[in-house]
Amino acid sequence: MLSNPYDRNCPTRQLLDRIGDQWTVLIVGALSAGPLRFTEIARRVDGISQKVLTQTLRSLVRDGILTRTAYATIPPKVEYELTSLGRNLSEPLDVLDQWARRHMTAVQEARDAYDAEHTPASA
Amino acid sequence: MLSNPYDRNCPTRQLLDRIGDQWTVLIVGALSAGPLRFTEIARRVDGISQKVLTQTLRSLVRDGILTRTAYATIPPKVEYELTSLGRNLSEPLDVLDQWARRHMTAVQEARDAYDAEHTPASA
DNA sequence: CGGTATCCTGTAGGATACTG
DNA sequence: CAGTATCCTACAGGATACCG
Repeated sequence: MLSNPYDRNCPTRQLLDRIGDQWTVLIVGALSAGPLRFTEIARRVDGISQKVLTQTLRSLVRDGILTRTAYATIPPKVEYELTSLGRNLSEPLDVLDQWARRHMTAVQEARDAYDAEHTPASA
Repeated sequence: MLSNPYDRNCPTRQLLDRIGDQWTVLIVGALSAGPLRFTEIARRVDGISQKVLTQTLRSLVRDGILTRTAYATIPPKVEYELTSLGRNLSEPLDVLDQWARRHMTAVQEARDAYDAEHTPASA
């Protein structure tokens, strides 16, 4: 049972607010192998728009999940790297991953069964 | 490191799609103590609208996370209860909860520091 | 009681163009 | 390269009213 989930300030709710959006998980995953430049991340997290990547990175930096290092070269170079906080975030993410791999097929089957049941037996 | 997070069908992404929305976690949390009726859930998960509660409950039933049992009495009575799948979902949720309790203050501090740093030293 | 149906709004986020 | 600025749209989700 979760602590006090009906409290808006419940840490778990805050955490879910943070990682609930897909991009965060993907970015943290991408950086788990080591620091990357902006464009590198964009390439790996396929489908993300530049705007959203920028926003998400900034907010992750703000939250102390990763650091941003800009090199005053030409052309510019900016590297993003997980902090220790960000690195140990992969722990709960792994647990999630394991649960998902173990049970998501069951969820999928439940969906299929439900949909079959609730589809008006076409024709 | 997560399995293949850039795949839309990656089970972890699907799971996060599912639990990423706050309400799901709150509802599962509310039901973890035992079955509840619609109105009971609405009362406990404060702030949720009837529409969204209905939608979320239906989709949780579809996913095999919980069951819906309607009693043909007057007035009607409908009970929602976690399935075994739904019950063991609380495992990863607990891990999330623990991470959050351990580290969310660090996140908060990082935010405060960032905001102080990036606030244009008013006045 | 436990919904459904309808309307309405805010906003997340994509596409595009421009810049230090 | 690594952004910012602007415009635009789809849709999540609230409020309200009604129904079996």
